[in-house]
Amino acid sequence: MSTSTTRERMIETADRLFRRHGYHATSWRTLVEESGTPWGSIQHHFPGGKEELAVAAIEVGHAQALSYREHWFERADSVPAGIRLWFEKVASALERSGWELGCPIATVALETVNASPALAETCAHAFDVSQRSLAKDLRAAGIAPARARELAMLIFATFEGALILARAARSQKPLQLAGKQFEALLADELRALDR
Amino acid sequence: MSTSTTRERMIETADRLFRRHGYHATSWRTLVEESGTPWGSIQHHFPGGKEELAVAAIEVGHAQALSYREHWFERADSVPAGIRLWFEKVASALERSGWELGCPIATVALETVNASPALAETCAHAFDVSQRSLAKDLRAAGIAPARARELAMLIFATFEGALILARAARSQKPLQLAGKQFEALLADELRALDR
Amino acid sequence: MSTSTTRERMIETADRLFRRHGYHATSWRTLVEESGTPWGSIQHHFPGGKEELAVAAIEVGHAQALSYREHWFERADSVPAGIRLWFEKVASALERSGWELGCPIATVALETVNASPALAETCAHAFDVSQRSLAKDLRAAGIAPARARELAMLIFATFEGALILARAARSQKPLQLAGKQFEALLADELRALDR
Amino acid sequence: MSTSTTRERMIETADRLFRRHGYHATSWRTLVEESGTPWGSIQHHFPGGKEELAVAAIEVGHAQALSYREHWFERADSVPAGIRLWFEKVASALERSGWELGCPIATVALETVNASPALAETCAHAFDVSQRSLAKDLRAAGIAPARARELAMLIFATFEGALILARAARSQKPLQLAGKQFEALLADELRALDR
DNA sequence: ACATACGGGACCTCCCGTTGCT
DNA sequence: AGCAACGGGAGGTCCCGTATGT
Repeated sequence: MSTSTTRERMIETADRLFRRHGYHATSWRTLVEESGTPWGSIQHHFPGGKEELAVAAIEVGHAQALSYREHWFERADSVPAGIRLWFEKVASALERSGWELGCPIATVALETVNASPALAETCAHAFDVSQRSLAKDLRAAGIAPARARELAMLIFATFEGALILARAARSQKPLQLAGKQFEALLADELRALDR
Repeated sequence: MSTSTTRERMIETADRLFRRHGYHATSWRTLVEESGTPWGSIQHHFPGGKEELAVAAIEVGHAQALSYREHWFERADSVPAGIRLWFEKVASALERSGWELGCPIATVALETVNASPALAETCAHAFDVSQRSLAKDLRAAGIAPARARELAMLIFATFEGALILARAARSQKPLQLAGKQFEALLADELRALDR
Repeated sequence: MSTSTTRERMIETADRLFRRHGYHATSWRTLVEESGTPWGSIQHHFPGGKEELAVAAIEVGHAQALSYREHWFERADSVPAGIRLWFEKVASALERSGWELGCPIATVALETVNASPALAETCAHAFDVSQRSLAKDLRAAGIAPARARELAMLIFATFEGALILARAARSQKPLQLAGKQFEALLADELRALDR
Repeated sequence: MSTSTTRERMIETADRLFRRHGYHATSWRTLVEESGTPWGSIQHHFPGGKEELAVAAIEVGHAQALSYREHWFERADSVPAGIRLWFEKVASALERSGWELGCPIATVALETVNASPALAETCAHAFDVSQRSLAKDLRAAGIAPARARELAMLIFATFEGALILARAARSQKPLQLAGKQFEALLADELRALDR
């Protein structure tokens, strides 16, 4: 148990640090200091080095982000309302974190896409799973499969971009605005289907 | 002239390297090797260090990206068509660069937003200027000012997000799809205005 | 043992180099080359950087200098003779070292007293301990405590100054002369006490 | 005129910076910033580089220190009183400078005696001139020439050492004490001559 | 007499990965 | 599982001297 706790604490801390400062600005030294885990466990748990840590951190962070979205979708009356709720909750959580905890994937993806095939693949897969998951919920609301995948990609892209703009501007507005726009757009599409 | 060339070559090379590998993975060593500029000129042209270089690189890269968009808008028959053309040209240029030359701002912004106030401010300003420029073109097409600013933010956010997804997936699709969607959405809005 | 040897070798070499060239002219590069210790151990043994190394080097060098003086005091027939013997042995050792190995404290003290509080404090403490130690021996010879502290300060100051003059002039004379003068002065004071 | 002013300002600033931080910690950059002199004049006035600047700075600083001592000797009723006045004035001036402006020679001498023959020679000469000047005043008070040279060396050595201890301890005491001791010692010698 | 730029090298710090020893 | 130490290399910064134009 104590071994898995060390590993988990390392991964969770890594996820947080990667979101805040990115991959290259996060050193093992910072990680062990922040997490309070022992130096000696690094190689034991991550023989593949920092790259292996990042792969694990992205998978964990991605899984959390995914269930975070599903959580708010479940609490909304409809899928359009779920979209807006999701964007708004992310916006307020971002501000609460001091505009520090952005997407667990995007920063690392941009930093390593041309340098680490393993990380690039992990990020690409995480992005894909996110879109598939969103598409599934859209289909459940009645959107045709092909259209659902398109919309999922569009919404997810906007989500990522709005997250960047929000952090840069230190403002919830990009995320809030995007949430509202897609709520409206989706409601329109669903109304058109009903007729 | 040769004096200004050194500084300019450093900035242009920095812009390229920052897009490819980000801020922290770009070293002065790499920069002087790639640009063929002398080590000794670093402190002379950028006494503020790497941070000052990055500020300059982002401003230059941003200006280029901005005029790039305007270039394709001018060559399109309408603003909706301009949006699509812009997204498509960026998509094909991205693939041509081996999926390496992404946004000149986004990567550095994500890496430094919580570490360098100067860079964060530079990125925030660049994002803001980009949106204002886009909003201006939307207003020229007949969109109401307030709505133009909303749309500009939405489109620009989607642009940034689609750029990330495209690089991660090594696919033009996110950008192409976003271009088409916003072309349609904008055409709809303009049609509604005519009535 | 081999672990402690690396640290110790670094400190001893640093002491030697600081005496010879001072703090700022002694680089880590020179130190690892001279001591044959690994680069990588620098941060491990001295996470506080060069400043921490210097603190350790001064403490070690100071302790050696202190026991060196006590050594010659023990071998002399009287405290006045001890003073002279000490000054003379230091003078000849200095010449033997090619006028290179001066005081382990003075040079670093002068270089860093206005820049590094930690080093300044270390040097001040070392000077103070030296004077207390000398005062103790003077009291043991019969000098009154208050006078012993005065004389210790005076003798130690002259010792430091003579060391500088000796190195600058490449001559033992300042140290030899000072030794003789204080032998006489001290003998006079002790004679006065006997009456 | 303006050319000689630039040179002089550089030398005076260098003297101050060398006293404060030593030779190696004083860079050209710091010097031009502190002195407000033009970068371009460096090579014109000091083609021999930093070493030439230091030689000039030591000569100037030394000359000032020498006339400073003579100044206070002239204002004292006797040579013994002059000694004490000199030490006391130096002590108070040192404290007033924030314990920063020590001897214009000692720090540079210790740093460069084994590295720069030109500077070592300059320092040695300055020390020698100081002692000769002091010896001359002692002879004028009636001390025999040979004894005057001995005393001058002793007093000057103590002066230098006390200056170091005073800066390290941030206390006027070492200088004040040394002044009083030599006042008494000298008065004794002069009394013995009268008999 | 001064300014701007070049030019290479060295500075200290810190990094990440590995190796034996508990 | 964990620890202390090794090991080399690269990080960004800054230095000093020189060269070319005013």
